Amino acid sequence: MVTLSEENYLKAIYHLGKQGKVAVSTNAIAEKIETKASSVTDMIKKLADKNLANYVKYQGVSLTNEGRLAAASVIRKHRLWEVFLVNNLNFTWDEVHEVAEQLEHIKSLKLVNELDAFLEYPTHDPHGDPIPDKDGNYSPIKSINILEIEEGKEGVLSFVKDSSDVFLKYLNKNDLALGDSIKVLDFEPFDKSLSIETKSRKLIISKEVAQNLYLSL
Amino acid sequence: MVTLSEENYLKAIYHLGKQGKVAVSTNAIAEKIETKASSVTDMIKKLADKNLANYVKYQGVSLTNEGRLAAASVIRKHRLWEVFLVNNLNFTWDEVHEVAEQLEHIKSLKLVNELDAFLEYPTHDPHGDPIPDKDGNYSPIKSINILEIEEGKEGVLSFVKDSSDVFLKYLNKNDLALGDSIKVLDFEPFDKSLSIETKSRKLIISKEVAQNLYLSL
DNA sequence: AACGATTTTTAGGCAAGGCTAAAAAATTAT
DNA sequence: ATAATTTTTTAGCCTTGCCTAAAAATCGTT
Repeated sequence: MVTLSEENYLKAIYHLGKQGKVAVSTNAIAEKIETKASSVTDMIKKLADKNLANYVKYQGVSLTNEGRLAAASVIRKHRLWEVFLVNNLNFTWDEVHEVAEQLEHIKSLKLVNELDAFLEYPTHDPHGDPIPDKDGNYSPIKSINILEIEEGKEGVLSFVKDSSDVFLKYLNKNDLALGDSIKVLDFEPFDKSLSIETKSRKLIISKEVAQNLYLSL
Repeated sequence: MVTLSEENYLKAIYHLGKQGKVAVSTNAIAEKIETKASSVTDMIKKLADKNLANYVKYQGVSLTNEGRLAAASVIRKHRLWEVFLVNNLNFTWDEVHEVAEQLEHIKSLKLVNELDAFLEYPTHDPHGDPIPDKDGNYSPIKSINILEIEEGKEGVLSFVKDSSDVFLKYLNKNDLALGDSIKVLDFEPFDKSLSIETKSRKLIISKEVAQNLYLSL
């Protein structure tokens, strides 16, 4: 049995270390989970004992295949629930995270599979993040950062890198949502800002914003 | 903050003691929760400290208004999720319990309210149990036991008292479901068995079964 | 009313998951 | 190459929720 707490650590290692393939430091995990380094060391040992993680003292942790699969399963659930909350329960994409953090730990294979079917097998969550399949695989996003797109070209907003509250609120305020068509008008080299056109209006976005927007062409 | 474990105790006290109004014994709770009496004593004290329960040593526990509301909220969530699982995710009514036991602890007011709306404000769960509203109130079931119904009369199966696995399986096997119309044909005083007619066939049910079937007229 | 049986509480312990403070290892700077 | 700094681990302690065993209270019977 993988406990709730263990699942959270697996998720953190998965996210920090390229799906857990690259070793991540104790401190990095502590910061992500908002706990102390000593607690992380404790838990890492337990995960290693359970064959979910590879751990060598002072050299960081990565995930075993078993651990990676367990992490992917939690992430799969998280993202499926996010889709449900946004599509069916009128949540906005900046409201879903906290609730999905709870729902992702519900244990029932039938529940996940039926939810997946009910939602018609979505491939991405409301933030544009891909949803792993039952085996932990997913088609990587083929979207590219808006700063790398030629002036005059158009694409569909399909992923936002930063999914913090402030950023999502910024997007809402400027009427930008996943799935929207965006045309790149003009790049300003001085401050690296970008002038773009959405279906509703023209807009200038800063470098900071642009770095977080990914379009698929 | 009410913990998961505390919520389970509140639920047990609520169910055992007429919505927690009547004091229930330590042993009764222990049996219901499948734990030891000493653990129950410990937890009861915590609930009393938090003003969720009224507790006098050696004299059992009842719920305060606050405790009763907290319990009703958990039960509300449990039953709403059961409706969702059966109506939207193809669960049968004997499969829902275990998953609903987990889902009932998810904390989010918006989630419950939106789920309620999504399900179109159901008043009863798939077993026929009533769903408390936000204030913990619900219209009591006005259904009566099938043994108290006159021969020749007809009613709709609206509640089953026993919701154990074996009993629900029995009902499935005999093609009996909530909402089905049932006509009482003949009462046999010798063994208190009852002959009934459903839309699909005639059937003889034992006293044990009859005691668990409630119809609304 | 008092004895025995049952129920409930107390006392002391254990595992999980956290914390602080101190020790040890690794890294960076001089 | 060694000193200073940072990172990681260890050691010891805390809380929650559970357990067993023993003590205390209550109940049922005669």
